[in-house]
Amino acid sequence: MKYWLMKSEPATYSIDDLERDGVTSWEGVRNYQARNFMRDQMRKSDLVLFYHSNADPSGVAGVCRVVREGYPDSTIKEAGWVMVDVEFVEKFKRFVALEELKADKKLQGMLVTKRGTRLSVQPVDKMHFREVTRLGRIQR
DNA sequence: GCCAACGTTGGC
DNA sequence: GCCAACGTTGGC
Repeated sequence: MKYWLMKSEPATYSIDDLERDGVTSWEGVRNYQARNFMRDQMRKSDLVLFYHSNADPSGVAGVCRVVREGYPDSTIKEAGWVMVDVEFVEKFKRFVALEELKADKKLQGMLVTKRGTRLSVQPVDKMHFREVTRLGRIQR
């Protein structure tokens, strides 16, 4: 069982949209490294941190789960791109901002906290995943 | 909206 | 295969 982080701009598709839809296809990935993760390593029932990028503020908004493994992205004519399906799991009680991720010593080395990491699909250590969900579940 | 960081393209 | 130019991502 692996853990992931996937980025979406909330203006385009947010955790609230996923909560409403229940399941969605994660289309539009056009980066080879991200595509390879989805195609080769992402498996059914893997858990994913839903990250809001280009947001105010950016950060992790909740969790979703892979329910369908990589298959051809039908939203583009060009062959070779894949998408996965994910289902809504939870919206955090407390949004975990990027600033908070960076400040947490337990999350040192987490890819999303590194400057210049643009990967929109990235692996997450189990311990990092646990720490982020712990933060997200703290009651306000 | 700015711009740094990064990925991709294409001329040579 | 190098690398400059260009396009995109994403924090701020």
